[in-house]
Amino acid sequence: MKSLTEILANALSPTPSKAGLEAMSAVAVLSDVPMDQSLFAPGNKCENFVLVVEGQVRVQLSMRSGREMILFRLNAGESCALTTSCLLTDSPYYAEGIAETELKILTIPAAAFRNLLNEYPELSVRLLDNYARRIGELTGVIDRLVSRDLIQELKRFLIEQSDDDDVVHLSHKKIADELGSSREVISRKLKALENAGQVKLTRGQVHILSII
Amino acid sequence: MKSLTEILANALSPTPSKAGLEAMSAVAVLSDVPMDQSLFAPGNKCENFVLVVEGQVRVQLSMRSGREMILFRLNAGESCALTTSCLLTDSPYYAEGIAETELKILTIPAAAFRNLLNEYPELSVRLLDNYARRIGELTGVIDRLVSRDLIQELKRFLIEQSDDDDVVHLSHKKIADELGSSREVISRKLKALENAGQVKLTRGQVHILSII
DNA sequence: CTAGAAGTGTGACTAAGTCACACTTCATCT
DNA sequence: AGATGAAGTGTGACTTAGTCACACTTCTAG
Repeated sequence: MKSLTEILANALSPTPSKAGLEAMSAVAVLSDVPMDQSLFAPGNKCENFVLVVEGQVRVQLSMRSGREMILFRLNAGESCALTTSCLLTDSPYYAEGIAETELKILTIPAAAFRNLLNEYPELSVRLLDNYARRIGELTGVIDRLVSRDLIQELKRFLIEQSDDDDVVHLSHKKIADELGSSREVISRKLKALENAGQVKLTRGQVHILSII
Repeated sequence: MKSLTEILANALSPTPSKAGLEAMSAVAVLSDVPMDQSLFAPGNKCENFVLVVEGQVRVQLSMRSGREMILFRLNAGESCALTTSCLLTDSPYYAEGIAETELKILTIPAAAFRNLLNEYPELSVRLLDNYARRIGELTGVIDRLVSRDLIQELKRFLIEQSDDDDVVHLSHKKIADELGSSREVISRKLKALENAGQVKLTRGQVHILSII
């Protein structure tokens, strides 16, 4: 089992100073999160800085209609830009974070985190890099939303998600969520593709037949 | 006329170290930009870090259809999160930045900026804070796009933009751009509001009559 | 082997965006 | 004053996406 400091050094490379690392690990807590658990939900106050050590987190906006818009995913070594954003601006979460796998996460209480940033500003360089990426992803989401060509997005998504046998193992609802659309719409588009002979549909699967 | 160092100290407060400030102003260039000029456009490589010293910048996504989606605005003392994002991830711009007023901006060449961040990590704390805000704004844009109730947004926008005489001095096209919609749609919504006796339309103006 | 859950199909409707084109108002130049 | 071009506005016809309601099918656990 690695020490906290080692885990941090690994996650935060290119590395901050030794002093910074140690100060950080002094206040950090490592914990396990079961799959499907919600890490934060809209309206919650942000109490902790969160760093994903192992596993994957899905960050999404949820509408009353049950529709969801996936903003981005966090992988090992990444911290949640939304969390940091909420922490720094002291505003509540407006999105939801869900464990897509079992997780190991590292948390640092909000106040301690703010102190850390002040005392060891080098820590923020790494966060900045992370932010830069998220901003790119978010504008990508906006771009796709504004000039929406759902059928093209769907095709691309199917190809990208298909396994070696050209099968996508996702329900229509799951696909709709990934694309920020609704189940019925996706069902219809898929049906149209099937009628055009481009896919074959079975429960929970989309089999890609032709190049699409 | 203030010195570069003073301008920077002001824009970046809570302040970085003196050494950091001086290193920064050593490579920074102050310049004027006329109104309506484009600061950066989609596809451009990001050559400079940009800080707005005076004036306002509109950052937007532009579609082929002529429709535009305003992402956020930069005011004095703010740096462009997109710029920093592009700088740090070394990717081209995907949005456009336009001077809404005459500007004074401060630019730092990309390479110099990267060095600065490494040598004076405290500089990044301030950027981080800025990022935090943008991320919030961007998710707000996404939220509005996904669960769109244009008529409500329009009403809110009109009220917010109206002057002391309850008049909004914007063309339908401008309003559409602000709301990320299209001119025809806004024209129709406004017409409907006029028919309902809630506004009075004249060329380039919307006069708000009732509470809406 | 059966009840409930999860997944799918479909019609009818609404909201928003697009395309095409006509008309109006305004500024300005001679 | 009249001409002209640009900016602003109105509107019909159409397409796409999302919503609502409800029926039907397949799976799974007890």
